[in-house]
Amino acid sequence: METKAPKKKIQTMAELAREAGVSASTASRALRNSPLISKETIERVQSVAKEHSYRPHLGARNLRLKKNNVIVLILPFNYAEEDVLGNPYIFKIVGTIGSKLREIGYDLLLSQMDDISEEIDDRYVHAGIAEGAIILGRGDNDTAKLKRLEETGIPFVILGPILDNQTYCSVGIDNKSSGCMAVHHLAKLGRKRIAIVSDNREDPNAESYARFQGYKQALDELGYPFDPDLVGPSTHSGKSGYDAVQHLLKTAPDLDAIFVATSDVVAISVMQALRNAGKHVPDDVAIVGFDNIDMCNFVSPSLTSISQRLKDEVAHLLVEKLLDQINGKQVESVMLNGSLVVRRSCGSQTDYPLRV
Amino acid sequence: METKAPKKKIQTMAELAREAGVSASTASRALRNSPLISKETIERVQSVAKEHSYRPHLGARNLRLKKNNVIVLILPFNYAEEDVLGNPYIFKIVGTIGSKLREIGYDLLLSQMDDISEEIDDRYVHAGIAEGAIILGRGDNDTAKLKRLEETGIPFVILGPILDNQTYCSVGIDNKSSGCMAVHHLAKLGRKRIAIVSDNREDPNAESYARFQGYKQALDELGYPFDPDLVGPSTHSGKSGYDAVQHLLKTAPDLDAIFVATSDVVAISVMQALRNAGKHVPDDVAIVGFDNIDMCNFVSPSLTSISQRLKDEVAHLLVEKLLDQINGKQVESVMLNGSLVVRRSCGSQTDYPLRV
DNA sequence: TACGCCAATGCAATCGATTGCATTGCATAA
DNA sequence: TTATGCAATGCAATCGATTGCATTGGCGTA
Repeated sequence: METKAPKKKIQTMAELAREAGVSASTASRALRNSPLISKETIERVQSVAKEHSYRPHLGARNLRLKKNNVIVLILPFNYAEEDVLGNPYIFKIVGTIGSKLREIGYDLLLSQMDDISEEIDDRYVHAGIAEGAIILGRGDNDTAKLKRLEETGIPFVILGPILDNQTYCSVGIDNKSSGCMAVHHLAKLGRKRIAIVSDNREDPNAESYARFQGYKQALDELGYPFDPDLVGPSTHSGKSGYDAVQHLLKTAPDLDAIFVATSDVVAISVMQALRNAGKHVPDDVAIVGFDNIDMCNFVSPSLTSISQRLKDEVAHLLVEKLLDQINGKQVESVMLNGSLVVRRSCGSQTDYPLRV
Repeated sequence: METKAPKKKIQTMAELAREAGVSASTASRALRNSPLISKETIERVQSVAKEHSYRPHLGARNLRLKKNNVIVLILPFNYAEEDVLGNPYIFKIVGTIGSKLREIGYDLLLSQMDDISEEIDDRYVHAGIAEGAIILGRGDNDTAKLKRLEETGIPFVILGPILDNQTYCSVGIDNKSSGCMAVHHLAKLGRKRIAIVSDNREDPNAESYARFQGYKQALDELGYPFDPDLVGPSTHSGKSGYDAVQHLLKTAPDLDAIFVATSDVVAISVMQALRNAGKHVPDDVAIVGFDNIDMCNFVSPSLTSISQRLKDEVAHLLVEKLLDQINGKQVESVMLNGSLVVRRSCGSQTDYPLRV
């Protein structure tokens, strides 16, 4: 038998110190390889620590160092009710953020909150639980709340577009130009009656608002008239895509393309509704979705979509910007361009290679 | 103007106490409505606290109380590479667990780990960061690791089936009987050549193993012979469903049903592959998936699937069992029955009402 | 008046790791 | 021999909230 069997666990620095015949301060320094401590002592302490599988109590360390290596990730609840958690796009971002944080030694606390509010400060940052927050999404009425959050002075970043007069940091894609791109692509295919499915919020903060503006701008550039009959309302739930199609087929039965600005999940449901109504995709109606989730490759027909390049850039930037703030640096918001991934729902003839 | 504007924030108990003209101990007790403190003092302290928007430093409290109201949720990485995070089933569970925990005042730390190991203890529980762990999934080689984790004595529960000789607590569905149910349903539709798509691991710990056993048992009960040509290999990625169909159409071109035991995501990709191969679902081939994700309603044809009743029962039970352990109670593992949700991929004629 | 009791409050230790400021002891220079 | 320097280590305070045990003062009773 080796000395592999760990003896009874040493729980505290003091116990470790006693076992190694030194004081707690020396033990502490030894574990951290302080140059103040002699080589022999360092080795002895570390080997005793290993032998008894001692691990420091991070709670205590954090208190002393006023540090904690945790960031909190906020999923706004109003958003959640519309099934953020069922939205693979958000989930992927969460996972990627988690990996990035782990690489740099941070942990991730996941919190669903009714509102973006000072609670983030009270409950997490000021409370010494987390050092900053990443907020995934922003609702209609959040401007004032974000203002107050900003006044608390805690580090945070938000996933979303840059708004006018915004003084905090956000990372998002350019929804307007992305919407514009989708419509231009459909027009290039020869489509004349291009509908939009959107949750169509009036709030300029909303992503959907910017995508809708992009839709309008493209129509304008193309010389197409804007027709309210071509607007189908949706929420973020899958079912709402189905309902939007019922609506559109009444108000504009001659439509030949739909830009589903809400999400791919909704777009997939839109395609199903069209099929049930006897419409063929893409021959009768071409479809463009938003988010470019993996599933786009696996539905029939495969779904053309706008990629937010989420895995690498968005998650990476969110983390980077937040950490810069925590370390006292000034940061600027970022707006990324979306990109169009063309698949069968727009008439492309192949499904492979997969485009992810 | 009301006295609404909070004065400069009071950061510590000591400052609060000074401001209210009492000692720190009295202030602490007053905030917690201790019967030791007079009504007047309680009111005064609390109003001063409110006025200066004082919040306790939870890190300090946790250290003192040896408590932290955090549980850590482990996403095994080997699993993650196969895209757990793209799997809506897992994400939903994460969200539901988060909500449950929040209701009872706990926070959720999300951790992706390469391995289930003592690191959970070292880094989280022993370190005073979390009180226990919920582990989402278990791989082939985890038995020994779970044994060691158990020896650390930390509270944990795992999502998965109950294994022979298992001494820790798990919550999962009865994969074997679920697989059995799927096949019996397909047989009842008159299908004779029922294939299975599975990641087909030999490890009895694997969910897929149990589902495969269920498949075999059903064939047995039906008097159908087991035919290796009817087994299509897959991983958890969407693409693998596509590949499995290519394989099956060579080895068993006469198949008339597929039980996609891996997941709905794979099943959706299976359906696309069949369509591309000129096969009609359900007329030529009937399909049953596994997980019953929302998307089942929105693909064409809508997908029959086995529901793990995840939102309410599984997440709820995981949390409950873990908290019981934290509070020193004995707990027993649970095995839930799956249930079949029939949709068009098995010939059902309607998509509505949605079955979620 | 003296004593005891109890409600209300404060003091100081505690949780466990870290660190500024001594202190020790040994070696080298004056 | 005494002074000086420095490497190595220990003491005690600190982070902020909590709590066992003392202390205070006011009231009732003998």
